[in-house]
This record gives sequence, C-alpha cells and structure tokens, in this order.
Amino acid sequence: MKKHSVVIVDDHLLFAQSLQGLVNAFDEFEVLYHVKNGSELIKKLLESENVPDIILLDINMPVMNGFETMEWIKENRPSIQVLALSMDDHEETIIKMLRLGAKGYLLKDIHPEIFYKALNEVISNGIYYSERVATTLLNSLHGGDEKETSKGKQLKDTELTFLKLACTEMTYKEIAQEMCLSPKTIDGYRESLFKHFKVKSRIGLVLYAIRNNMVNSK
Amino acid sequence: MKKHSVVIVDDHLLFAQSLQGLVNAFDEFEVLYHVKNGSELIKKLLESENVPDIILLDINMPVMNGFETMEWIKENRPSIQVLALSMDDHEETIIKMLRLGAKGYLLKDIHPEIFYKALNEVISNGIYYSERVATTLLNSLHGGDEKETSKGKQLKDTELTFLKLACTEMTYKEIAQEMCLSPKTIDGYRESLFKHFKVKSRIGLVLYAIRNNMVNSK
DNA sequence: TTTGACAAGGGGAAAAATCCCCTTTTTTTA
DNA sequence: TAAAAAAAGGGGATTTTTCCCCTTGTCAAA
Repeated sequence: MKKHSVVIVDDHLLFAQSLQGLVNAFDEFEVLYHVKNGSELIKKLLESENVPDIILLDINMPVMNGFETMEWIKENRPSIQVLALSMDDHEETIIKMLRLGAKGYLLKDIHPEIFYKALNEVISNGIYYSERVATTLLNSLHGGDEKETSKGKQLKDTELTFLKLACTEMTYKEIAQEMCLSPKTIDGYRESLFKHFKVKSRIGLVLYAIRNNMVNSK
Repeated sequence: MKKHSVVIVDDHLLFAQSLQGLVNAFDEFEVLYHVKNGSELIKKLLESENVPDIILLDINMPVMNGFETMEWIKENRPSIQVLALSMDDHEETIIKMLRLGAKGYLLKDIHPEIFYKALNEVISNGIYYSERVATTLLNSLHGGDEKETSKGKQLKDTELTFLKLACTEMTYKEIAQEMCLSPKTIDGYRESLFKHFKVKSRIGLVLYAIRNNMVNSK
C-alpha cells in the first residue's frame, strides 16, 4: 500500500523534526520534507512534481504566515488537504483558517492519538475538528446573535492598517498622517472597531488584536 | 553505559511526545516521562525516587509556568540540570530564566543537532547557550549603559500588579481603587515604568509587557 | 430613480493620560 | 547615625482619547 505523503510547515525546527519522527512512525503516513515557512513551501511545491496528500500548516511563522500560505495553496494546489496546526485557540483565528479552506484545525496540545485520528479523518472524510475547536465553533454559532457582523466579518484593508498602527505608540494624529487621512476619519475607524470588537479603549483594541493574531505582537 | 535521564515539561502534548521520540533516538539519553506543567512535574518528582539528570522546561504553561517551576527545582532538587526550552527570545525572559538557575536556554526553532549538542554540553560542562541567545545576552551587556537598572532589575510586587492591571481596559483611577492606592501613586508607577522600559505611552507599556511575557496576553 | 447604506470628515465637550515639579514619610545604606 | 534613596502622594497644565451628533458625496439595490 502506498503511504500518504505529508509535508510539515513550521518555523520551529525542533518541533518540525520531532513531529516528522512521530508521523513517520505511523504506518500509513510518511513525511516528504519539512520547511520553515510559506515561501519555502511554495518553492518546494513549484520545483517538485511530487504533490503531497496532506500539508500540516503552522500559522505563526515569520516571512509568510499560515493565512497567506493557505491562500496560495487554495489558489494553486487545491487538491492538497491542509490541516492547520497551531497553539492559537481563538475563535477568530480558527474561523479565518477554516474559511480560507483548511480541512481541519488542530491544537498543538492535543494527544498524539488524536493527531493520528485526525490524519486519517482528513484522508477519508476530508475534514477534522478537534474537540476543543468544535466547541469553540459551536459557541461561536450559538453564543450570540450578531456573529455575522462581529466575528465573521473580516476587516477592510484600511481598517486593518489602522489596527496595526493602533498597536504602536503612535497617537491617532500621527496614524492619520501616516495613512493620509483626516484624524476624524481615523476616529471613525476607531469607533467602528470598538463596537465591532466590543472593547472600551485603545488598550482593549490592542489586546483583542494580539489575542486574535491580527497583528504580530512579538 | 547508563543513559542520562531526561524529563520533558511542556503543555503541548504533541510537541512533548514528538520530542520524546527525538531524545530517545539519541544513544546517550532517554526520556523518563513528560508532564504538562510544573505542578505535574513536582508531583512526579515527589512520588518517585528516580531523579532525572536533565529537565527540559518550557516557560509558557498554564497552571504553573517555567519561572515558578524553576524556583521550585532550585530550592528542592538543585542537582538537576535544567534546560529552558521556549519560543520566547526576549532578553528579559532569557535573563530571568538564567538568573533563576537554568543551565541553558534553547529556542524551539533550533536545529535538532544543536539540540543534541546542548544536551551533551549540559551534562559535561553544566551549561549551554544557543548562538542567538548568546548574541542577545551580549547585546544586553554591551548594548547600553544602564542595564543594571533597566533590564536586570526585576519589578517589585506592587509594580508588577500595576503592570498587570495596566494591561486591561481599566482606567488608572480604577486601578488605583483596585490597589487601594492614590491615583497619584499610580501615576508615579506609570512614570517609573515608562522610563524603565523606555516607552512613551500606556500602549507601549502593554506591548512591552506582552512581548516580555510579564503578563500573559492570551 | 429614489432610498439607503457607507466612507470620509467636522464640531465640540468630557474624560483620561501624560508630564513636571513638589512634599512627606520610610527605608537603606554608607 | 546621618545622609541618601525610595515610596506615597499632591498641584496643575497640556495632550490625547473618547463620545455623540451632524454633513456630504458615492455607489448599489429596489
């Protein structure tokens, strides 16, 4: 029987290498290679005709993160099943990743047996949610009444730019200059995001953005 | 030849399990067990007379983090060599961990061969710094002129409490009430920390605290 | 074609944050 | 033990932030 081929994308070499050992220990799977980020993955995919069955994709990576990478894969290699593999258990992140086309979302603190189960599920059903992820998603659906407008909606470019600048020591006046907009327009973005994220202050905005990986805090 | 015994403390089960496989693949080392956090480690250490040679200690863990765990080990099992193993490459964190008695500090993105080297170094010399960590420490020593007062000094309890509350949507007035202090005293803490961390605004304070793991952002 | 949503921007006021200089009381430390 | 440093607090002014209500133009759906 031919083994299912797996590629690991994770900037933590030690983890990637260790995980490769774990996956290779499963009879049905084998790791083709592992790379440090999205750019390297694309380079490898482009120069090789050996298309993997599954990609295990980390989200927080320097150079090219999991979201950008996922977009590229969906555009260019839609046949590959992608399993997101992250430490980030925030709703916003999970939904974003699944919406981009990931076939599952695994948290790095899962038990290895669950991991094995997930690989098999993705091969057969094409989809897998770990328990905590499923719970999170369920909460997201049942928890409120304005999910479409709050969690679901993604920010416009200009709002995202503002958000990133708001997560710095710049004042709103400086942000306005930087974005070539009136301070009053910036004020509008601020109020809009306050409502959207249900926060009361710029500090809240920063915390929300960091918690949900909308800006990279480190 | 008796193998050197290793214990892994990391809340990411998948990583811990994978790493265990990697370590066991080295002839000179074997993993006794792995646990999810400091509390579990202490429980295991207390109930077993088999003391490990090396502990691989993650820093960001729920329940009982790496710092607290390190303190306990130094007090109660000082013969064990502890290698900190974290994704966090910030000066403040590294220095804090080494000051608490860790015999080395490894970043999770290191190459497995470096990891192997580190294990051996710690057994023979009792100390290991990975390249980037050494660079960071050197920068810390040569980089400025007031390192004793800025990076080195650790915050007092009351300042830390303030910092944690400052990373919240509370206003300073509310923080003052919460801490049973005058708003003016709080203002003093604020100014002191601004100078200490070289930041210009509360946003800067929050970012600094998060980046340096002084508060848990998630 | 009209209505309506929405982005951009404005006025103005209240609240919070920032800054600088000062006093008093402890606590260290030389 | 005297001097120095640190902790707690104050006065007061200037910026920033936050909030609410309003105008104009654009673009799309009804």
